[in-house]
Amino acid sequence: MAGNTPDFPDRLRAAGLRPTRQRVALARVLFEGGHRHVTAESLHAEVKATRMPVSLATVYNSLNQFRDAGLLREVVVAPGRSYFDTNTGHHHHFFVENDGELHDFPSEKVTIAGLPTPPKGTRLSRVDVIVRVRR
Amino acid sequence: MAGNTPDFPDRLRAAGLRPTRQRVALARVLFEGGHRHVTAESLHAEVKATRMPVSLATVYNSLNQFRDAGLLREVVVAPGRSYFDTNTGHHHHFFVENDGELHDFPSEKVTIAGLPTPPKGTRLSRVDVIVRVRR
DNA sequence: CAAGAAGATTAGAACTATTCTAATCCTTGC
DNA sequence: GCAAGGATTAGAATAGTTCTAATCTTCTTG
Repeated sequence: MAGNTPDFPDRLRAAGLRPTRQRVALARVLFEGGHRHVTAESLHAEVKATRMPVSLATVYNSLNQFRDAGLLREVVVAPGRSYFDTNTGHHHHFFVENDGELHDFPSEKVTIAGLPTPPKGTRLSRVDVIVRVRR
Repeated sequence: MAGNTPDFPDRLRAAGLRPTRQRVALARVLFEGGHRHVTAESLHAEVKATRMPVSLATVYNSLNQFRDAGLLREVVVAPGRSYFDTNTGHHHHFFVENDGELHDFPSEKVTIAGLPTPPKGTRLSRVDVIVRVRR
């Protein structure tokens, strides 16, 4: 975390995205601390708090672009509730149904055996495991 | 499947729901064949084709009530894409990302080991496994 | 470093999925 | 058969997300 100076413009360029003011500001909020789960609304509020003008449409555009570029992973937990996760490595999620909280847990110790092979003509894209809990 | 005559009014009563015309018609479409995956829209279209007048609002209400009563299970695969599954037993899903198709697969052979214990103050509700594939 | 082209951003409209509202209707218990 | 309360309805309302067309930035080239 310390040790690699994160040059956000360069990271965006490396992902094939122009480092515009808005995208750099969004990347800073998303990636400069530890891993995070955000929604479009929550990220919009955070970035606006840094006094960088950004529209909600741009937040949606950027989140989709970041996801397509592999910088983020999208997690859908409930109808109309989509989170973007800065942790793109292998891991799974706890979802607390009452309050909508999402937590990572590492996949290291988790093993899934006996999954069937994908239907003919398809290739595996990802396996999502969501452990739903209730208070 | 054959062998138990499905008395839909009784099944609804057993679930704590009044057997109204609409709910009986919906239950018939949902439960009289094999297991199914429906959306509110697709179910609405199907039931209207049986010449029973039903509003979309009632389809949503009924799906939510059936789910709350344990007659259906809801599977959220993508933002704004929610399926209701008549198979409420233990099983997992294939989701074909290109065309939005959802398929069951039995959980018998699938074993998941090493899941962490739920956070303090929560109890396990369910574990969802979605295998995402692409054409 | 100026200029033009390509791409990005914006406000607001539009869209999709779902829920709400208030009036009417149906099912149930007596 | 008749109230009484639950269910249904059309349509309005809401939430989340995408689209549109005009404006503004960034990048490339000279």
